[in-house]
Amino acid sequence: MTGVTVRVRFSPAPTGYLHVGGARTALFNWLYARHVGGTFILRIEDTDPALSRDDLIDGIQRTMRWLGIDWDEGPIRQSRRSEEYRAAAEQLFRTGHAYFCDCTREDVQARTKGDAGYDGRCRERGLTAGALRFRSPDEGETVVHDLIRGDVTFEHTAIEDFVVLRTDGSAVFLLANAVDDMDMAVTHVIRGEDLLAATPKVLLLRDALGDTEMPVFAHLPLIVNEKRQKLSKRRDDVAVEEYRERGYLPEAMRNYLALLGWSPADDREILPIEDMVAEFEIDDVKASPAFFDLKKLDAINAEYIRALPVATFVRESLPWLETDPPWPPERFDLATFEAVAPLVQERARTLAEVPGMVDFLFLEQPVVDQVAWDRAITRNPTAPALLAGAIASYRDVHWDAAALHGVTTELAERHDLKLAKAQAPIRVAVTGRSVGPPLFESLHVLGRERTLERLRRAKDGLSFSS
RNA sequence: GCCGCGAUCGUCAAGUGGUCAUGACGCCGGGUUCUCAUCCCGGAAGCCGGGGUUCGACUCCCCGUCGCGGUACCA
Repeated sequence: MTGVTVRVRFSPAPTGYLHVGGARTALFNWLYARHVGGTFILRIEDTDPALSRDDLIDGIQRTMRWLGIDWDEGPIRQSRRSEEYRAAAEQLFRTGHAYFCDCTREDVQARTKGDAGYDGRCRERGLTAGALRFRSPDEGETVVHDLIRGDVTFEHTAIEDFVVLRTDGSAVFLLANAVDDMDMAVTHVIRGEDLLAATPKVLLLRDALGDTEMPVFAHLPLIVNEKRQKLSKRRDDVAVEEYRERGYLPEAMRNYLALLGWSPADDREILPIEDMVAEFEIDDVKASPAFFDLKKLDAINAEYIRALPVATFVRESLPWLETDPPWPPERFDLATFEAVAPLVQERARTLAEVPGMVDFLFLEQPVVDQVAWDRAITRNPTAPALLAGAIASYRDVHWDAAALHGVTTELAERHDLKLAKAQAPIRVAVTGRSVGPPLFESLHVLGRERTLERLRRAKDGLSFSS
């Protein structure tokens, strides 16, 4: 840097959740600030009274913290700065850069016949009340210097006389944005590409307000859905909180988000946050939109889960095991879970999948996958013999995984079957499913009595139905 | 409509004026394995189209096409 401290900001509207696109924007601002040793400001754009609520603002902060994104200044609330905006608006009016207008939206639309934009009708009417409009230059152009896209030029003739102060005196986003970035001495504006078209208006406002230190911009590529549209609250899963609830780890979420539009110099994809900070350069960000691929998020999350120390995995899994579990809560036993945790950890893509992998341990009777049951037991001619053999062998075998493995292998050999085939009906009878953690460890943890009981039940059920 | 941005496997990324165009996810096949998962090996799959510039363009320029964003007294 050239001696000037970099100052960036993330300025979400408190809509009640943190949008994944917003989270990515926050992350890139944060990465850039940390990389250059700059300052990261959190600013809440709550000029809409309905959104100016402490709980909504707390929610955003909580989610940012969850992702590990901290800020150096703020949160600064725009709702507390209306005086500053009003002063700026008055200055614009006084210097002839803005004028009052009393046209309704319907008036304007009727006059312009569907063409976008305001026609300047009130420019010279000398009104002293109404909405305040910025007098956009009739000629010339404004160039946005963008670190990701290069210089982007906008002709002033294409910029209408936009409103800066509503009839009720409140500031619109463009004014608040210009004033705040000036007051907070923001040097780099890093935000979504959807705001690129609004940038010349902000620049025009700052210029009219006498600003000579324009920031540099970086308009990040949009994050899109499978139809390549900007992620929207209506049709897409956009709340970061929701991913948290679905069992994604913050580190995995953050890592995946970082990969949307950026990549480190080497071909690593999974990398610690320290390395991201060290390598992140804003002008390395791609300009084209990125699809939010849940499959890839799953893969990254699974990798992060597997990398956890077992104790951490257990601790992180607890909320899913204790809150609204698929078994009677009093039947849950931590020691039992800990015994199979390493086996589950290797198989879970999300923490939300954990309960389903261990439910057979805590349920009176396992949840039965009917398809698996039919295939491995009901329609399996050797199932009765295998179940009977298992019952006989397990009755007095030394109860640990190795011994169970041994006697079951012998059982398979007696039936001239591979162990894989022979264990199928046992697994389904005991766990209800055809897939799951390794069988013999599972039986060991379940215990002899409960194992035998389930095997008998399956065998008896068979004889009744046949 | 107008303004703007974008374009490398299905997806996310890398890439150079001359490369067998790289990695990852996903997919397919194989190996390891008590199922599954992990792990290992292998495979299919791409430079939007047309013009230029050049000895030579995926790469640079222009046009087109397509996609997307914006076009509010929302942010």
